[in-house]
Amino acid sequence: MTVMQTTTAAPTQQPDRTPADICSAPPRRHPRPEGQDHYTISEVVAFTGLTAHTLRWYERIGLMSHIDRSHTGQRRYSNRDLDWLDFVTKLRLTGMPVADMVRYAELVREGETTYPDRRELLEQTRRDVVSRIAELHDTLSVLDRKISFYETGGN
Amino acid sequence: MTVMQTTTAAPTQQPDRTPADICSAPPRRHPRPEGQDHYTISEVVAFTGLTAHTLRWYERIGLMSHIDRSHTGQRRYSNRDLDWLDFVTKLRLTGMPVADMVRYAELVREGETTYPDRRELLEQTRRDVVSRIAELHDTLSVLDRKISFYETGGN
DNA sequence: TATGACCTTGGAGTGCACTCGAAGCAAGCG
DNA sequence: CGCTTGCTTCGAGTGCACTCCAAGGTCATA
Repeated sequence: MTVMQTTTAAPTQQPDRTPADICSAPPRRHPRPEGQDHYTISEVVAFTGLTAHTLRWYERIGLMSHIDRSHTGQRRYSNRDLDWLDFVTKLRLTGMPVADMVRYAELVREGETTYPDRRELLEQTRRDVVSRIAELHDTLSVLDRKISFYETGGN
Repeated sequence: MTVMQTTTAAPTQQPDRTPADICSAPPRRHPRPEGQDHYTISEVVAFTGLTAHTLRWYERIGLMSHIDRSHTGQRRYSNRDLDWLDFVTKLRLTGMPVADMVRYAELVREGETTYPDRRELLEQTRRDVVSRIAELHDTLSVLDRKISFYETGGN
């Protein structure tokens, strides 16, 4: 894939505008440093594994806030957008419905006053994940019982 | 190594008619003993939590083999059917597509010669479950990081 | 300047796993 | 006998999360 260079490097990027957007960012190394983070949609496809269709759809439904555009209207994703996508991907792995993720995104956009709501939402999600893990362990033991049956009886 | 029934055994439990149908049955206590296990669909709904529609649909797509009928054509589910539904529910929890479950059901119907295929299918499923659990643990740590951020910064 | 890969949009389509509806038959009860 | 409840069938509808399409504009390289 030809990684297009985004030569439109904004010279004056003010440092760290909204810490509320990505709270407690994970230890991720970004492909490019702040100031040069103007990724095309195909670059983001390469980084995240999501399709371009899905990325545009996320934006349309409000799961991502408005993405910067080049002077010709093409999307230019930032490092923060990448962080957000990482987080969203994690949430998706938990089985959280997209509508709930949108709800969370809205809370983020509303600012710091929604910290308690966000925490509650994440804690509920956490509980769901924990019980999901328990379910899977349970399933695992059923599978193991059957597999050991087939191992001894089936060969 | 056949798994023995664990404790509180039913008084007159028949010695395992068709081992091919439910291999290595889980330690489940049935609502009624063998011989009286002719459950109506609404009873099965109560036991399993599935809807009557779903139960009929399972039968239609081949996820369940033919269910016994009363003289008037109504379904009468057996204890073995209940066991199978339990197992299917477990498989569903793993996220296995229904088509794959149908494939497994077909293998069961084909008899003992498919033991190796069944084992392979279950082992693949097991691998999927294990990696899913790992993913969820990963997600859990991300959630915990964010939650602790909101705990300290958000109140 | 021309090529071809890449980008834009809104809306329509897909696949999965149910979920429901309509029309009709059968059993039990006052 | 009428009523209610529960069962039957097939086929159509739902909700989710994408996924794709058509028509057209943009961009770097030859």
